[in-house]
Amino acid sequence: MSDQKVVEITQVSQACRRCGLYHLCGPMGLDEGDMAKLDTVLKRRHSLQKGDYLYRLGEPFTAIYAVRAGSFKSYTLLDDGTDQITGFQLAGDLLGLGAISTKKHTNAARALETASVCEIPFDRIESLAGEIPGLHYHLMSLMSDEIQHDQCKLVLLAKMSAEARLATFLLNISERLTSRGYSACEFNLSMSRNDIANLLGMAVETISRLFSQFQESGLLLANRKEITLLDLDGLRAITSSCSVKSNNSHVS
Amino acid sequence: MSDQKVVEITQVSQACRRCGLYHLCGPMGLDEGDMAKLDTVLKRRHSLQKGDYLYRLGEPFTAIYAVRAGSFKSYTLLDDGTDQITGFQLAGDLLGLGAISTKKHTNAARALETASVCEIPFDRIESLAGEIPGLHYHLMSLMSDEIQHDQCKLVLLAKMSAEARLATFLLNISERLTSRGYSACEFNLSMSRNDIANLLGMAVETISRLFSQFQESGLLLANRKEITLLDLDGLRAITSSCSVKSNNSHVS
DNA sequence: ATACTGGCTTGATCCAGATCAATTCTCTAT
DNA sequence: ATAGAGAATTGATCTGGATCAAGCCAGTAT
Repeated sequence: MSDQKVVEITQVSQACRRCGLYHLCGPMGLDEGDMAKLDTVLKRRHSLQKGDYLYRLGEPFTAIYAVRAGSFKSYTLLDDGTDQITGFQLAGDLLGLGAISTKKHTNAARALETASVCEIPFDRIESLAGEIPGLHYHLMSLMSDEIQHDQCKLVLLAKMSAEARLATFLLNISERLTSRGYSACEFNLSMSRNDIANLLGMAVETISRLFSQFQESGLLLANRKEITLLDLDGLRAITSSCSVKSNNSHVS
Repeated sequence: MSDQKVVEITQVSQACRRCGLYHLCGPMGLDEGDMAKLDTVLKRRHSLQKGDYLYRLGEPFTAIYAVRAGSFKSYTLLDDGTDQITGFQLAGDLLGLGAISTKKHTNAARALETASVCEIPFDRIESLAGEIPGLHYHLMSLMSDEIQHDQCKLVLLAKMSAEARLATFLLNISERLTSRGYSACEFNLSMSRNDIANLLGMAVETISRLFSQFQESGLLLANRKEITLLDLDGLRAITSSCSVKSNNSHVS
């Protein structure tokens, strides 16, 4: 076995650790052989540029995707012709889980910056599951997570003030980046203020005013897309007036 | 085979048709043998009185439930001590899907009236799935539906006016009752105005005013909990100014 | 350099719906 | 029957955040 080979394995392992499908092959019971099997159905990584569609509204559902790098927005089209953003997906998040039953995508997913995804063809999951026990269970766990996250978003929209919504959103981005090994306090918001406003159910102007207000209060620095969170506890105080007991994660 | 036996089978079939787990055993590939197998893991129907908990926040997750009769509300507790209702479950709906990954219930479910459920112990699903191909797929479909429904609720809360929210809510209840063979236009709202307001993210007073307003416009009759929808198209017109293209179902 | 374009910020005004307050209706318990 | 408690309705007022409007900034094309 050459040194080169060893380096490759390490690299794969690193990449996998930040992958949303890692939970399928990593911590729970999958050995190297299983990972090799999984690798046979994972299509080659798929790269996208800013603005590219991963899938469009109404397209047939064929696969689920895990974001390896970059970020996405998913959104549906409303009767009045406007969009409604249903979530942002960062490295490690999954896309497409809502389309399993309808077999058609009920929303669109679009890259917010240069991005790459792993694609796992859904029709091969059944055969693969025969070989990898627990695969189905992991998939259901991931879907269960998605259900919970959506319910956090419901609380956010139903109960929280504009201030609390934005603070929650920023803390959530921070947490998700942290759990993937990125910096908790300095990051780039790949989405526009417009997109944030849309997700949080408010007007762009309000988002803009809140960023200014948070900056004046010394909670953060916002230079265009570059955000530096200065006072995590201060932000938490704003959200905690009205957040979910215990689990207030994943609202974006 | 006695007449009595025939009647029993017919009754079971009728009951199953309105059951949320029917989709697991009915239309897609399950024959009588499979149904018998499924029956062995379905615990005896569980009956509840108004106000009884099906499960509480934080309890260990052991099973998913299908509502056979009656209705439930599920809700989480917020930091400030108030509840946030995340949904109402009518006959045929499933409960508990959001707790698979955490293994603890992240919300509570409580009967709104006398109700009964089927309980399917989750730890037996794996073994059962070995015998019934497609069971996993059906479960994932049901979870996928749940994800979609939650996203409809997001749109409702993020984009729609108070008027449109209530109209959407009422039409949704109506549709769900219709699909289970109940009347589309006359029904009993088992939940209080307070609960409706909570789900829709608004104040009780607003709900009350809207019921009065809808009644004056001839859209419906509201006598306490008894609701008669008089003008479905009129209600649709109110929602359609701002609803999801195509699929505007399940917002409660 | 200059102009253009789209995203962002800031100010001024307005309104849908929250909040506060008082009354009425229903149901339950005595 | 009567009292008491919670749910629902209705009215009066207030306000958070939307909307309208105008300027600003950064990146791209000419």
